[in-house]
Amino acid sequence: MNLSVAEENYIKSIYKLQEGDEAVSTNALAYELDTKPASVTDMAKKLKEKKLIEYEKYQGIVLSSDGRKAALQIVRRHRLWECFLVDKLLFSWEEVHELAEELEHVRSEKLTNRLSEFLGNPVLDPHGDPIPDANGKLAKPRPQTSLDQTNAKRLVVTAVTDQSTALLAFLNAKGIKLGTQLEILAHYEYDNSIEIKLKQQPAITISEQVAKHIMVRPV
Amino acid sequence: MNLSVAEENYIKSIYKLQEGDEAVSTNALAYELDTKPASVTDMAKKLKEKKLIEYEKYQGIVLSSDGRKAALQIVRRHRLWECFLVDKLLFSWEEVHELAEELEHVRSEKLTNRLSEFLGNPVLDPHGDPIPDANGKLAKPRPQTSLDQTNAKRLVVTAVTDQSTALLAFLNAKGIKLGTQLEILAHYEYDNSIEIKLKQQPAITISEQVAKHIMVRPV
DNA sequence: AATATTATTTAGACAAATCTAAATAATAAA
DNA sequence: TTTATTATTTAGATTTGTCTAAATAATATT
Ligand SMILES: [Mn+2]
Ligand SMILES: [Mn+2]
Ligand SMILES: [Mn+2]
Ligand SMILES: [Mn+2]
Repeated sequence: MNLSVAEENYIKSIYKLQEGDEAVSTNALAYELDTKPASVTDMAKKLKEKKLIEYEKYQGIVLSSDGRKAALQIVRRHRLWECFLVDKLLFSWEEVHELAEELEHVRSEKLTNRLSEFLGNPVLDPHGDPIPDANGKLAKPRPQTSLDQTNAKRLVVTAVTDQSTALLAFLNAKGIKLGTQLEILAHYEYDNSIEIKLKQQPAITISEQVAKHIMVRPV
Repeated sequence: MNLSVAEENYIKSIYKLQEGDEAVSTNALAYELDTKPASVTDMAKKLKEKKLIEYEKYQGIVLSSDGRKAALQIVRRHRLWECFLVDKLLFSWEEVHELAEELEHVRSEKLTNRLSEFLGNPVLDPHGDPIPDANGKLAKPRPQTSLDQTNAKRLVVTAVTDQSTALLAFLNAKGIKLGTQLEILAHYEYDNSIEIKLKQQPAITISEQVAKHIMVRPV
């Protein structure tokens, strides 16, 4: 089963949107892929034909077991390349997503596995996301909550769930990265903004929009 | 000027075939790209439209100055990735061409330059071919001749002008690689085969077909 | 329950890249 | 210099992935 770049991008996006087991809607997928709902419907028919998804008119899309397997391989490649770009080529974390978006489509198991080895078989990418192993198995994630949900006070940043340059650049500016320890000083109900303090730093306030994309674990 | 993968492959092949300044024929290009002459004619019209080639019906194709510039960037990426695969991921020289054929299409100057730096700004790829610098400038090649043309007797291998897995695997089997020193023992006129001897090795005979793809320099 | 709104699908078109078969031009042979 | 051969181009079709506009289905509102 040989997938085109377009098909791979669809499969990966379906995987990303398919939290839990709710089906992915045509509109949501179109938005994620920056395309039109009509195009999604067209592609859905093709992917169903190839048995990569389950799809019935008006019922949304879920990955088949083959589709999930394919998705995990693409995600593996994507995240390994991100590691390479950050660890070896010294890119910063907000620059690598777009490049990995292209590199992920070079399909060679040997290349992927050699790259993983070269990087020391990393299990997390630069954004804290887990990297599937060669068999597509994901290490079970350490428990983490988003910063706007937690009730602990002293926390460490474990991941960021939005790879956009805008958010990552914002976090850079505030000195927040993976492993950063912080303390919650206040939670303002009015707009759900949160006042936090990093070690040796003045307190700062961050919006709910930012907080919900920062994953943390009590320390 | 944003090129598609197909356009890049055409540009690179034209560059490769355009030895000296003879125009590249439709048939030769079709053969090189493993496609049909009719497809070449179609693409030639598009590339002319984009001012990447000079082309008149029945007159063959030559790169324009923009086309040459583009070609050198693609070649640069191709050869840098080959270096990466061999030097860092420990691939052998016959495995890397096809992978680089895909990696070369990731267009990012920053990535390319970082990769070059990471590799120590190499000037030769694993097959002995020169790597254009960031400005597209090629180091002027050290003088070399093909093994079937030279009249010197003690030689060192400097490059291989056919990247096919078949030839490179053959050379591996015979212990011939870049930098290998050899001595010509005899030249048989009948089929232009050549008897050579590597250090500490029994003499072997190689065909003209092989010899003409091995570039050498007197030592 | 009827109506309005939103989500999704269909119909029909388009651009890119390719192909086969047929036509034409260029070149080589007689 | 005709004639045959080879190279190249054109005509018309196909596949993939996309789009807009219109039709239909599902859901929400009155
Ligand atoms: Mn991608
Ligand atoms: Mn990532
Ligand atoms: Mn290529
Ligand atoms: Mn090479």
